Amino acid sequence: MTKDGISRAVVKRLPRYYRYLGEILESGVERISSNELSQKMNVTASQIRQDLNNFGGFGQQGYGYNVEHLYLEIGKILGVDKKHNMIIIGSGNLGQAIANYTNFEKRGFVVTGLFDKNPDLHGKIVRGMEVLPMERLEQFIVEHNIDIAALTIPKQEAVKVAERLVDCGIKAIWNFAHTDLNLPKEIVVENVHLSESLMRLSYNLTREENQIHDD
Amino acid sequence: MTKDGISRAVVKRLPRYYRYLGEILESGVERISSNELSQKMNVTASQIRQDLNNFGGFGQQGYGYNVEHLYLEIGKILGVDKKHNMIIIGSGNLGQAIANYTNFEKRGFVVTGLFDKNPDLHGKIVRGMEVLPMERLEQFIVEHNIDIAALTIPKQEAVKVAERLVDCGIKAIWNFAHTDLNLPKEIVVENVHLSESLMRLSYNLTREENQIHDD
DNA sequence: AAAACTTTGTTTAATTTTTGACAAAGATGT
DNA sequence: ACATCTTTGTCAAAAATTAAACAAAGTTTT
Repeated sequence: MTKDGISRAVVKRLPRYYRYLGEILESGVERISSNELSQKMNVTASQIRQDLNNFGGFGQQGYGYNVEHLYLEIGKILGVDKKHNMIIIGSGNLGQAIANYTNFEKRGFVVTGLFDKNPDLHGKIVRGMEVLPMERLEQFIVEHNIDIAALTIPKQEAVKVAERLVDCGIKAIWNFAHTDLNLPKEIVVENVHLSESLMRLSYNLTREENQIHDD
Repeated sequence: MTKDGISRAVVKRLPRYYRYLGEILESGVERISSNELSQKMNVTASQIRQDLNNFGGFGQQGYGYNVEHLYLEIGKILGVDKKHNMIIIGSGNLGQAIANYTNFEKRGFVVTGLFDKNPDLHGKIVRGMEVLPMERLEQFIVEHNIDIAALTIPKQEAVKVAERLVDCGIKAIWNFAHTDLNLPKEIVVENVHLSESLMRLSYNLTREENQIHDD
């Protein structure tokens, strides 16, 4: 359960609904039933209806869901209708990849600053922004009203930097470091542990390789 | 359930056990009880014992688990004791970030080739490897015995490239494109959907912002 | 305007996952 | 060597998640 009483499993699925609805909307489809959507998405229609009903009745009997309306509503639920300022700490390849990914900005995530501890990178321009030294961190966060920090630095540094971030009032951390951050519970932490993802792939690959296919 | 009868929830947790055990091993600790580990990892001891027992009894009553032994065993289960050749398709910042991440190699994932459709990148050296044109893809996979392809390209291209990969016998795809790949079920697909991750962060941030804290 | 059809929202049932409990096994201390 | 303590592996209970079923509401067709 999240703190608002919605199960984590549901929240995990919401962005995927949003993605599919966005594509369906773009393709010009006006309405869709839970059954049609379920076939496209490879989930049960029951699950879709139940997931959506956690947030209100967006559909209509005999009609289904209006694609645009549902898309916008899920957007509101996800909070992508509001603007959030984000900084990136660690301006290596991964940090730059995130900075350059324009789609995030469409969803209201505006990369406002880039930081790195390596002096060689200071002053380098990435997507029109200068990479700043770590000393400027605290001031920048306060002055530019930063909500989110993406941490694309090694784990040892990530733990220390996270504490600095919390101290100057960051609200959320998007953590790419290969470690867990133990922070006060009011800080939102979303982890992207690439090495764990790759190991899950490896697990499935290993099972696949050792298996006698009966299909 | 995965196809070997182990629940997905368990498989999802295994890499995290592996990470903690690796750190504990490095710190010089020889043995650990499920209870100690549960406190470090913030999970229940019961869950740890039950998860591990899916794969065999690695512990001993009254003693606990030998850290090194358990670490190695989980490594075997995850398949990180074997070598897998990997290529990266899409040599932008994200692709280069993955290519440069040396820790993957420690786990047996060897980046063997880099590809990009952009001619400006061809011949560029990334971690000692030349970025190759997409025309060389099929031949390279066969000649270098490639198991895994990381797809760090836009979604439209990812769908097409994935089909080419399947046709020349790739076993697993690490998919960073913001789309689902519908491939034969014997192909292992592990998705890293960064935009979905960011939206989950946004969801929690939005809830946090609107909440009256009672703590 | 009525009949037939569609589809939601919701309830109930089934399944899966997680937690708690404890006997059996072995370690530790005297 | 014996008693006590620790801790696993496993079984049973509780909780959470998913799927199925269906009445009610609304749409479409005739």
